[in-house]
Parts: sequence; C-alpha cells; structure tokens
Amino acid sequence: MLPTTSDKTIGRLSLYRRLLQGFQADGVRYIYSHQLAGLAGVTPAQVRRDIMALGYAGSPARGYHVEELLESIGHFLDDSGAQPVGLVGLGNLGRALLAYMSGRGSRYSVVAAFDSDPMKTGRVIHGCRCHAVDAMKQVLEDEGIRMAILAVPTEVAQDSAARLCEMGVTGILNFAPVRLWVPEHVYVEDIDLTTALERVAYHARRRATMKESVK
Amino acid sequence: MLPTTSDKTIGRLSLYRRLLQGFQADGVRYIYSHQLAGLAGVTPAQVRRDIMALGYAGSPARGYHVEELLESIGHFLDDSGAQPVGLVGLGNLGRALLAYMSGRGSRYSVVAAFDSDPMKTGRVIHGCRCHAVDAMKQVLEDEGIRMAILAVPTEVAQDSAARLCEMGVTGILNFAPVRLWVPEHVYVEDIDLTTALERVAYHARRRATMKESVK
DNA sequence: AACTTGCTGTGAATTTATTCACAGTGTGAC
DNA sequence: GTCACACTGTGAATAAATTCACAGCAAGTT
Repeated sequence: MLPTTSDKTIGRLSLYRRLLQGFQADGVRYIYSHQLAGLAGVTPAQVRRDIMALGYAGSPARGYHVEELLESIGHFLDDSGAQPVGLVGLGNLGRALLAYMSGRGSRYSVVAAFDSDPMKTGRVIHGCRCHAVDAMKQVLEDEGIRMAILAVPTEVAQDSAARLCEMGVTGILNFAPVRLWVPEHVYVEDIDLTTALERVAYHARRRATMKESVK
Repeated sequence: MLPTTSDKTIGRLSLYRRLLQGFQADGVRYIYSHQLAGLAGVTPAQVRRDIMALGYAGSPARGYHVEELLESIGHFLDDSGAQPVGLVGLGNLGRALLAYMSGRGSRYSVVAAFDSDPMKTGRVIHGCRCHAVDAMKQVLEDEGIRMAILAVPTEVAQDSAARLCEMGVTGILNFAPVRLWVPEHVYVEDIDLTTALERVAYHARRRATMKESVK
C-alpha cells in the first residue's frame, strides 16, 4: 500500500492549489511556507508537512517554485485530468449545485443529471442533459462517469447510492443527512447542511456569552 | 472555562439527534449505544463518549431513554430554542439554500436575506424578505440575528464577513472558498464544495485502481 | 435469593494529527 | 571567497481523537 495520505491533507492541498493559482495569476514565482500558511489559516509547519506528501521539495533560500508546486499538487490530486461527474436529484439543491458548478471553470464538470420526475427529464439545464433514472446505467457507461453528487431527498438516498455503486461509481458526494452504506471500495464524503448549521449555532451562542463574560 | 467539547462531538450529537427523532417517531423508548452507532457509522464506544459530554447517563440494563436523551442533546446544543438566521448573497447557491431551509421544518429559519443587486431587494423569496445590503444593520438588530449564512462570490466574501462581524454576528456558515479573517469571538464554519469534490475525486480514482489491484 | 447476561461509564492504551525545534543549505552581502 | 541569514525538511515531542477493556450494575431467570 502506498504511504497513505490523510483526508485532511488532501483537503488542504486542494486549498493551497487555489491560493497558488492566485499567486501565479499575479506573476509571483516563488513562495514561502509561511505565506501560504497565512492565507490558508494554518501553521507553516503544517504546510511543509502537507507538501512533503507530494514528494516535492522547495529551496531553502527561495521557498517553493509556484509553478512546479502547482504541477506537483495537480499530479498528486488529479493525475488523469478532468473527470466527468454525474448528478442525481434535480430539486432545489441539485439545480443550484449544477448552476454553481457550471459557473466556475472547475476541472470537474457535471455531464449528466438524473431525476425521477418525468417533468424534468429530457430537458437541458445549465448545459447539462437531464435523464430518467432508468437510463442511468447506460449514460454512466457512455460518459465514463465514476463519481457522483447525490442531492436527493433523505428517504431515497440509500437507494440511489446503492444503484450508483452497482454501476461502477467509486466516489459519492452526499448531501442527504444520512450515513450511506456502500461497498468498501466506494468513498463517500458527506456534506450535511443541517449539522453544519447546528454547529455554527452552538458556537455562536457560546461565543456570544463568552465575549460578555470576558469583559 | 467549561470542559470544552470538540467540534466533532458537536457534529455527531446533531446526527444522533436526528436518528433519535426517527426512533421516537417509531415509538421506540429505549436504545443501546451500538444501535445508534450502527446507524451513525461510528463505534459504540464513540457514542458513549459523546453522550458523556452531555452529562446524561443511561441505564446499563435498558440503554438510553430516547426521550430523555433527546432532551439532553437539545439542552446542550440549542438551549435557547429556535434562532433566526440571516442569509447574505442570493445567487444560485443562496436561493437554493433558502429553498432548502424553508422546506424542512428546521429549528433555524432564515428570516432575512441580503443582496447587492437592486433587482432582488424588496422581493419575498420562499417566504423570506430580501433587503438591500445597506439595510443590514437595521434588519439584523430588529430581528435579533446572531448567525449568518454567507453565499456570496469569493471576491466579496471577506468584506461581507467583516461587515457581519461588526454588526454583532457571532457565527458564520461560509460557502466561499476562502479562509475568512474575523475577530476571535466569531466562529466560522466552512463548506467548500470545490475541495469536497476534489477529495471525492482523489479517493474515487484511488479506490477504482485499488479495487483492481486487489484482485 | 443467588446467578447470569449484556449493557454503561470511564481510566488507560493506542492511534492520528499537529507542532516544535533544529541540522542542513542555497543565496545575497561584503 | 567567506559569512550571515532565513528558509526547508524532518525526527521527536506533544496534543487530540478514538478505541480498548473492564469494573459495576439493573433486569431477567432459575
């Protein structure tokens, strides 16, 4: 097994990449760990550790060469280049995600959407064709889709996930607030808006009272 | 300082609550840690540890009393009951979040939205009045808003966040893919869709190849 | 009433993630 | 050249999160 890299590191590398792209656009050629750290909100040591995972090394005198570092991160995270993404569920959230994704020139583009509502199928929304759920197998194969965004109601999330897995999908970004049970070789990342909001509420309340009591 | 509870625990408690509500609706009165753990996708020991933070204790013979446990979690997470939320940014994402939030009978409801586009202000969307950004101070005060969802373009996120902080907001749910710099007493939770998707892509690719190489 | 069972609560061990701290080094100043 | 500097890469220390493992106990069973 390859030296396994933690999830958190993956996430931060993705963040560093975006920051670096900004620097590159501004014509910056070299950068130090503490500069990246400042923008990313982490410690310089953390940045260096994360970059270690890439196998890329900077120069003690100049720091990291922006372009080379970007290339390293790209190689590490993507390798194969742009990947097609499937979207299941075209409710409010699904449509918004579609709009959001099509807006920014991301390296991942949603090439096919699915919904059980016949009113929605056949149409093209934000440049993406919407198919019936029955057509899923065929479309996934044709487009070579290996990752999917799941934005369906909670009740059908497990079902949809199982179906996706059967059809060869190995990565799912799940917005339904349930834990999905999938085969071991499938990766699920959950984004739970309710939980996120509750966490904010908890801290917001706590901070609000803290602020007063400190005085 | 109170014995500080980790962010992760907060998140899981929120998840347990939703699961427990399901049990309660089904008329279940007592529940064991391993049952919750199974649904939540964590270990039983983890569940017990998390519940320790509440100060609530179950019975060795029957497990946890669903209703009492729910009450404990509620007391711990919310206490003050429903809280009003402000939403800044009514682009695709903002509108979708609004629809999403108004749909489910959450304990947090978006009572005011803000956008800089005069075309959008004054209207009522999904039962929520949309105000001009200039009116923010007044509206936040009137409604007693202490937490906000930030769904504006990346470029203006920092600005908007700073403004919110000035006006007494102590919790922000940030969808812009940048690290926000805010006063110490303000809590920020980031939801970065791009990073999330890249993480899925990374693992999806990895799993896909792993699956083959295991064979 | 004594015994069995399978749970909870929690100290201790372990694993994972982060930070410290410093040897080693390329660069620019003199 | 030689020196001083400010950085990187990384082993070791620390901190945080999770899991183990077991004492103690309420309820059912004989």
